[in-house]
Amino acid sequence: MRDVAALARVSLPTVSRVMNGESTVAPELAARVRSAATALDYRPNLTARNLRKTGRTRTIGLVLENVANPFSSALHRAVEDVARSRRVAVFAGSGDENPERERELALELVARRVDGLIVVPASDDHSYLANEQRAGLNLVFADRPPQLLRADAVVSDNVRGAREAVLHLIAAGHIRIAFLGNPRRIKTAADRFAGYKQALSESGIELDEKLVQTELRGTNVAEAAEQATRSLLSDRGPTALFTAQNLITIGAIRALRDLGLHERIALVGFDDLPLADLLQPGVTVIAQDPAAIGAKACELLFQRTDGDTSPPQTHTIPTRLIPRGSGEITPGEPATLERARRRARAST
Amino acid sequence: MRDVAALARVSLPTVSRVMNGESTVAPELAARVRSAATALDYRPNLTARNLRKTGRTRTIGLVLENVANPFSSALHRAVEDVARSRRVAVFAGSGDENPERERELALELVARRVDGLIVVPASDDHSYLANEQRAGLNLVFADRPPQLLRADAVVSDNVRGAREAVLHLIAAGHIRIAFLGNPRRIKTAADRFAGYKQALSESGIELDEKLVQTELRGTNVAEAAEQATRSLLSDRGPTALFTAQNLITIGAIRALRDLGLHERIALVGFDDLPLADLLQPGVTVIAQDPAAIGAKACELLFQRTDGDTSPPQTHTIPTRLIPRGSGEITPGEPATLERARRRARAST
DNA sequence: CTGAAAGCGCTTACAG
DNA sequence: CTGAAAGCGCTTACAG
Repeated sequence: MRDVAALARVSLPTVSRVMNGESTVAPELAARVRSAATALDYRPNLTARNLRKTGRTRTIGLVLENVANPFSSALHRAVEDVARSRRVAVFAGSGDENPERERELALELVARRVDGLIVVPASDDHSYLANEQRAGLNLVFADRPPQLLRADAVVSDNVRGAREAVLHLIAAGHIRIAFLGNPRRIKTAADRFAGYKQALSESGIELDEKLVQTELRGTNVAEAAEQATRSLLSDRGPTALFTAQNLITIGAIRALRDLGLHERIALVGFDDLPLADLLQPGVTVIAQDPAAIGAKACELLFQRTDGDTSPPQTHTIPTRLIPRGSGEITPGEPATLERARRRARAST
Repeated sequence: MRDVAALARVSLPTVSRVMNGESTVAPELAARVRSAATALDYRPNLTARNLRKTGRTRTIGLVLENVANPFSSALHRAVEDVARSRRVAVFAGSGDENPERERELALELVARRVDGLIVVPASDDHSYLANEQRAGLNLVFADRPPQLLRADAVVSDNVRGAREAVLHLIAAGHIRIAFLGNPRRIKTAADRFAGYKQALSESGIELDEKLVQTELRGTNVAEAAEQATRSLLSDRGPTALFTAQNLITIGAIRALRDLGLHERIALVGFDDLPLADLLQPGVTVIAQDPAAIGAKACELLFQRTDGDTSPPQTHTIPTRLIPRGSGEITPGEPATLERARRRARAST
């Protein structure tokens, strides 16, 4: 910039004004500055600019579960689009469902002075952000609400979505409906289980704890789900499955396939899968709307950076039932089912 | 930081030294600084630090096709992991196969003074980065090589992968093998077509231009591929398809499904698909390794930021054939196929 | 409308 | 080992 000023024979502030498109510069000078900038191939250093200007960096941080997973990346894309419309760049990182890593990532982004932070939480204690929040950090939680901290949040309607899934299975004639989900200490998992219970009780069906598996976790949730599905099918006789998370759905499908039960046992999964419509049968799901969650979260964030100081709010994004075949299977004839189960038992 | 210095009754440089873990500070002073920092809940401003320190920002930029697509996001994740090990943060953005947008994104990241840039190019003219490169910008291209510019690149072995796909189909007995791909002006598309031709000629099969469709493009490539597949099948009688890109593979599968030909017409796709193993038949693919591409690209980038000034190099990452069923279908009995084709023609 | 001076929050020689 | 001074590349009052 100094070189540009020298070449255009003007002062630094004048160059600055031209670069920022301020109209209070004589056209002649502005032209001189512009041609000098072009000649020198000058590009302003946004980093330096932001140091002085309003203290804003025009960057936001995004802590995802994993940039490579479809739900996260759809959310990421929506955030990118909203941010780009404001010329704000986004740092994204993967917390890997690891509370410690979530914390490191979030604090690293804070140290880089992002104007705001969107976090898809892994941890169940966000009080480590209380100081930053007090110091003015704008903070929005997505997919799951914050815990031990008050802040804006955008979440799916987990209870209602799960309820709808189970009611859909009940409407197809199922009574013995298994639940496969993540540990209940995770808020979304707990909500989905609540929806399951609600649908059963509304329909006068008693909850059978033997049909419930809520402790699926670990580095390979899909595999845990596959095992759990095999074991449920071999001795507890559900005619339908409600799988409360996408990797769990995948594990369950694998198990059903291996057992040859995929056209006999009904399945509704929470969260959509890529290519779900091309499987046989197509996988009926309760689709979340990660793009809507991301867009809304980012809009809320910008409202805050724009100065909105109203109390924190939680937005709920509706889910949508997409029937594709697997959820419309009716309870099979007992004889055939019985045969299939014997096979299942043999191969466990 | 000033407050910390005041509270600890030391000078600014001393605080700076402690924050940077320099060992040349008396333990007593260091302790005082640390407790002052804790008391004031001080977090260093990385932005300011980077302005002075070596001119580095400890950030890199990543221009992807679309953060939400599986290939891009797997590559992104690998880059993140390599960058994180160096405490470098990454800005990622989506170029959407749009040359203008690629350019805007890349230049925006340059203005933010990233230490390096990894770009998955959409455009076929990267000369707009020549000035930056001359000014010291570290630049690595991934998935596709740069054009009109010399720089490091990491790409899949497209020719060899395509050749392997087609040889695999030939080995299963196919002679009439259709090619469906993106426009040849895209380097990777051209390479895959070259591999197709090479396999045919090696096997003494003459290229039939009527079986070749290389102009699949637009906002909905999958749909274009679906149409193209229908039309190829209805009147040009291939017994196998080689689909040279993932969305094209998806379109082709949809068409085969609709026509009831999915178990009769063989298919090998370039690039893997999520859940490809759960489809019926499983989809045989030439898998790329986006994680390896991303990791290698990021390592090359850091070699450059570390001062390596050797001539630009191009790294080639091998592909891998994954047989899952669709590519192992042998040419069906003519009679049945003939019937199926009549159906196809009727429904087009 | 334009420029000389001060400052954003740090780090980097340079004395001591 | 520690601190006073200068500076990174900009922007922001403040004069004129």
